[in-house]
Amino acid sequence: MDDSANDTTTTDTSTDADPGERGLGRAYRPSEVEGPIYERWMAADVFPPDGAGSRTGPDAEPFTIIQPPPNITGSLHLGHGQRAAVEDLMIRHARMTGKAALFLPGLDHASIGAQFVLDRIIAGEGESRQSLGRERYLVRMGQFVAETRAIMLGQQRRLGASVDWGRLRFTMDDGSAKAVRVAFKTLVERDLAYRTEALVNWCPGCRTSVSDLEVISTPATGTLWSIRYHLIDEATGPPEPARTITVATTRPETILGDTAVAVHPDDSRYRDLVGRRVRIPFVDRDVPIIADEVVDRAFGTGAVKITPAHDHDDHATGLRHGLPMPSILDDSAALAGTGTDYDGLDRFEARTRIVADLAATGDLAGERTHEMVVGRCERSDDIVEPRLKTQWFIRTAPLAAKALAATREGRTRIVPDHFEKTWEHWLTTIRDWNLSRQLWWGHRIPAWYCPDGHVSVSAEIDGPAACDVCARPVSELNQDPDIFDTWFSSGLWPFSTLGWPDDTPDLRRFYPTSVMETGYDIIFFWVARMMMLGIELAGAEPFHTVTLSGLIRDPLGKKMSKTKGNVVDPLAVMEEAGADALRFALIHGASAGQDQRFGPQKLELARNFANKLWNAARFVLGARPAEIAPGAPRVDPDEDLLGPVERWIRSRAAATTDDVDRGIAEYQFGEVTRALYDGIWSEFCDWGIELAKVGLTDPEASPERRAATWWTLVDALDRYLRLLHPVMPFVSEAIWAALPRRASDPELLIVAPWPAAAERDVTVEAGVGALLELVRGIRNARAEAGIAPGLWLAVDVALPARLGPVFDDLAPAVGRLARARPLVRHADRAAFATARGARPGLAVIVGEVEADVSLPEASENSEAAASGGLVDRSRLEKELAETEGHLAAAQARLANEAFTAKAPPAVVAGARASEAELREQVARLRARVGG
RNA sequence: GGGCGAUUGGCUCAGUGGUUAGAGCACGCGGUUCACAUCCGCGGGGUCACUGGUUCGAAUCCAGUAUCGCCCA
Repeated sequence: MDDSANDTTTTDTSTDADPGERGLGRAYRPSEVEGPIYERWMAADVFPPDGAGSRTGPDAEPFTIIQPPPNITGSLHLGHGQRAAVEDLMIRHARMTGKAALFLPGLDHASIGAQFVLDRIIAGEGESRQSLGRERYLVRMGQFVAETRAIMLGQQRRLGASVDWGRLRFTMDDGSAKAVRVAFKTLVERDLAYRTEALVNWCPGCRTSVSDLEVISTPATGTLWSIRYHLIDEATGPPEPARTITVATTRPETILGDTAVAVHPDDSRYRDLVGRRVRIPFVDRDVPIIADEVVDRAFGTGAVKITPAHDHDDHATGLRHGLPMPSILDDSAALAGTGTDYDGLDRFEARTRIVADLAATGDLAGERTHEMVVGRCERSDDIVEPRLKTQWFIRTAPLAAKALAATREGRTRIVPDHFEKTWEHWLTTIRDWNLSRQLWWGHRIPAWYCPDGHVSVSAEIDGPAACDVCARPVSELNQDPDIFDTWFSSGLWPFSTLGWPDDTPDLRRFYPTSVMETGYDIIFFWVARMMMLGIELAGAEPFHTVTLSGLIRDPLGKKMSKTKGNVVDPLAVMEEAGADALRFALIHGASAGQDQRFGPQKLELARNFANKLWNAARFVLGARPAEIAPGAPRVDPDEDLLGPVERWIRSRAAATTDDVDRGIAEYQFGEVTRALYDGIWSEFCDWGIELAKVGLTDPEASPERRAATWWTLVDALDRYLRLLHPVMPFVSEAIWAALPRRASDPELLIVAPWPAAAERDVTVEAGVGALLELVRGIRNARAEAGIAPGLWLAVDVALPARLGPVFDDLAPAVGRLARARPLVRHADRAAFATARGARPGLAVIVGEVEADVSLPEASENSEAAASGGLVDRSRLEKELAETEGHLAAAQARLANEAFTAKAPPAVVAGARASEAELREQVARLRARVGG
């Protein structure tokens, strides 16, 4: 919009042709337009619902979207872009409909993810987490986060997200920290959080426990070793060399932690051995043979070793039988505490050594390859080891029940609804949530332990003054070294961002929020936890609707990843095609819960669309009749002067409004973009503007008529821009700035009212529609006959009397669009036949309208003149055959008595009308083919 | 093993009971008309994965099969 660009590559003079009309350049150049517009929005303070530029009062109905906070680990990808685009669409729409629209941005500290990234960075500097120590590491993290924060917020601005920057929150802010402490203390008080020793998933690479969700079951080809354990001679103590029991395992190193061998109670092979003892190799521990129904008799030998401290199933068995649970692995998953020479060896090295040693003693009974599933860390891909740890957990059962009730009872809706099944399944099989992480970057668990084992949980920023139980001073207490799972602070996000636990005006006004828009891949990680915690702690479901979007894939359908090198940088895309084009493309391809492929072609579609609209606007603004002064205030076109063209334009814009409204109401945002694309391009540009051109340039038309036509175009363009604004905010704002405004209109489109639904004019749509079909028919006949497009040819037309007035109004436009001159309407079919019979011509039959296009003189177009008649005949014969086919089908349908009896009357009537029309058309085609 | 989704023109996708299934890209033909070649006009191209069922009527609803993908175990 600023004319600072001195483009040397074109000889474009339109920019300064008319200073009264803000110059719109020949091609839309988003990079010049978008930045300044964002600045204008910021300066006008229109993003916050209570900003200076907001048009809503304190009583306006709120519409709130808490932005899913992206992980502060680098930069935003297309998935973030899509989400932001969709969220911003909803927010902008809500803002225009007069709601108090709050779009609250945020960032997530992503403790394990951020540590993983930072660890790699500092590894490149020759450092490690351990070498830096907790304090210096956290300082380093602060630097890293400051850098990425700036990048990520810049990307959001570039995309045009109309977020309330003043309410920006970070999960490590003081407010979030307070919410975390209070939430935790409340949960402990309600017995919904507890501390216990339990088997957790340990990632040796990340050196922390992780939740069940962060363990990825991965198929693997391993080895199943069979190992002989020797029975103990009950009388003498030493092993009986002759009697052994063979167990099978894929992890021989866990032998060192075995405390039993289990068989099925009904397994006759081992019945006599139950209750006897075997000696565990290397550790020389005597353990019982126990009977337990969980043993799968078909697996291996039917006898299994039990390692309660390092296997989930074995742990359960151990609890049932009161077995000891010795731990044999340290934080790095090296062997430890076994009292054997294997201590200090990595688990896999120990495995190799133990297998070799067993082979040496002759106790290795066999080995074979084995297809199995191993749990790997989502973050580091290390094989996760179950380990016993004393940690904090959340009791999920009561919380999950409430979350389930919310969806079952309709207080929260999931779009698309088929995800409700997944939701139900997960929430009904959920296990307690392991909250503790042995990491540094995150919220430290506010629990203090006294030497006597008392636990004090405090919500105060400085912790407790003394032990809750024995009043020992805090100096003698130790704070839990662990931090909370990142998702704990994320789970509080919809209300912690609004000030909870304090009773703030924002919390009262904007909670519960409206829509949560996020990726289906974090429905459990995040959505479920927000629901559970929101209901429990904030007293209400955090949102009424959850919309789930799919993944953005590359053009081949592959997941985008840095290692594959197929990631697309949103900033680069926006530089090339503009933020609007990126937004449009991402929303266009969005179908609820469905993945989409993204590639240059889709972007091109969107970029071309923006350019098309830009040029349509240039035309409209440039076509202002001279009688209307530049900068004249907007007036309503004079109703009495509106012809079918104007009414048609208006009616079709109303139709687009309906489609866009419906799409937004149903969260079908792809449909919204399609409705806009078709409405603006295929209807307004292709037909509306083309039809209007004639009236605007007709020297004989009255100035009043010209004005009415022009104001109609301005009205329609205004409406389309408003409808488009949530999807393409920049180009729509840029063009709108150049449109004549009403006194009641605001300065900026972003806060302009959303267009009201408008009446359709079905009569005009039908009449004009028939004539547009005629234009298409004439163009088709000419093209098929090879007639040069530039030639003006005489056309005779016959049509029903009903269409006469419309035709007379539109004749100049039809003539122009079909290159028909003279274009003559005949009063009746006989006169038409006489006229066309006088010369060779091309027949055009579309519905009830019939036309005849004269063939050019040989001198003008010799080829067409010579062959036109022949081509025309074969075209007509083909059309006839097709129409006859359709007629036969229609007649067969009506001949079916079941149809006429059972189908709704309107459908039957429609079928009759259609049959009659087809019959007439066939008759006309036959007449022309025959003639 | 359980669950969910997808299967529509060469490609990517719309289309959740009503005439003759649409779009963009790609393809073919033609275009220097004063908004736009990031464009305009015209055209070719699909038995809607398969089988059965419900219905007056099925791409659409139901059941099953196949293939692909995802989630959970």
